[in-house]
Amino acid sequence: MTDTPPRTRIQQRNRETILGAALEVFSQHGFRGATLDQIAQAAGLSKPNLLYYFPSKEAMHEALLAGLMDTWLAPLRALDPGGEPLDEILGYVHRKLLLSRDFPRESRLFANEILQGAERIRPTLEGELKTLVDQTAAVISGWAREGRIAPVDPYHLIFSIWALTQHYADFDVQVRAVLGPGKDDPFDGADRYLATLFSRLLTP
Amino acid sequence: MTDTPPRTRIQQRNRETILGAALEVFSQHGFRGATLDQIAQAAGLSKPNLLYYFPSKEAMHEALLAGLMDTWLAPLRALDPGGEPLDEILGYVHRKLLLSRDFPRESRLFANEILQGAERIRPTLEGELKTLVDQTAAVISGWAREGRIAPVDPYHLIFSIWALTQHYADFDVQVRAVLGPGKDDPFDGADRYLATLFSRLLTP
DNA sequence: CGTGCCCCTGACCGTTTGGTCAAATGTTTT
DNA sequence: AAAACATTTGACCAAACGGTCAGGGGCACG
Repeated sequence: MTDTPPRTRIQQRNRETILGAALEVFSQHGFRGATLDQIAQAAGLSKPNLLYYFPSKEAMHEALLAGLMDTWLAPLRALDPGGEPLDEILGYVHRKLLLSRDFPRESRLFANEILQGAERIRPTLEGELKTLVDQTAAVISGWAREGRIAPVDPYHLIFSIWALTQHYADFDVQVRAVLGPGKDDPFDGADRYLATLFSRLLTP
Repeated sequence: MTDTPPRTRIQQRNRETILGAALEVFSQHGFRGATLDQIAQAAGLSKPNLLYYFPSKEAMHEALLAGLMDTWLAPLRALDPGGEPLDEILGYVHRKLLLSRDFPRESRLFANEILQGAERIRPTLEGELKTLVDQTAAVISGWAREGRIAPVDPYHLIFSIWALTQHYADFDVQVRAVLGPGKDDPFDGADRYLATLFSRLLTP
């Protein structure tokens, strides 16, 4: 909708550099807590130069959120209604956890946004996201009705998958503080634990 | 440690008013995003008056966090190593969920803090919290070894309880956006769902 | 080799920020 | 009622904020 086609190579490169730096800063401090100077320094560019590529601080934030929703919803879209129920759900959990591991900054950006009222993305939540969840919930309910998985509230099932997987990205600091240093990656342990958890929950 | 004994009634009243307003603002915008003017307006006091009771914006934030940790850890401390394992854990889940329902602002304040690096409370996480979790994990491991609950990684079990219960406070906007309006309270559904989830996970 | 366009920057602007201070107003004590 | 103390505030400040702008470099293409 608000697509800005990159005319030259250098434009594309700098836009990406700026968005990368903005992601770093926004995800750590939230929108209001982030400053253009921080982003400029992280990007290695001057502040006026940022504003040559983006009309405002808010435009950078919007660009990030817009690009994020697709990535974020992809694993849920990939859930196959024709597949084996338990495999599909466990696969979704696994993919979502990988997303948290590989894109923690995106996860925190999203968390910051929701936490602070989600005023910039509430329409998307109530529209696109709700629709997708409703569809998936119907599929899961169908599986339960057919006895292929144990009966569960499909909405809370989805919420629990989000909560559990995103926790390891958003609360990474706390997880590592509690586990202590040196141990192997929290995500490995989480992967096994979550597979067990949802298997026991859903096996009829 | 940094206790400031309230000398007069009016001091105590105003301190509480200010902390309440600060909680409201900090939990919505994060530390850097919150302004003294916002807090002053929410408290119905003038900005210099705030700084008569607290030396700085940061002091208000610290006072809130200090008061928060006790409340937050109380349900975990209340877990009885001598009790019936499943009841104890389900009880803990229930108490933690009630905390999320009744103190969502506190939950979001904490979430904001962790999300943004937890620099102000990392010592507490690595000290007091880690110690308490280590003890509880040992208790749970003991229960599992005795065959009184199914074998699980106790640390990830605790993380999952935190993630699931706090999700309903921190991501409240998203939960309600997806569920749509009118339905009954998300916390009621969550309470039943979480009881089922952890029963199926832990029953040997 | 110059002309035109895209890229970049130092200097600057108005506003908001956290915080200070002297003075005014309450309140308590004697 | 006056002295002593606690509370409150308008005016103010330096720094940081998001954003603007005129102009200077660099690069492509004739």
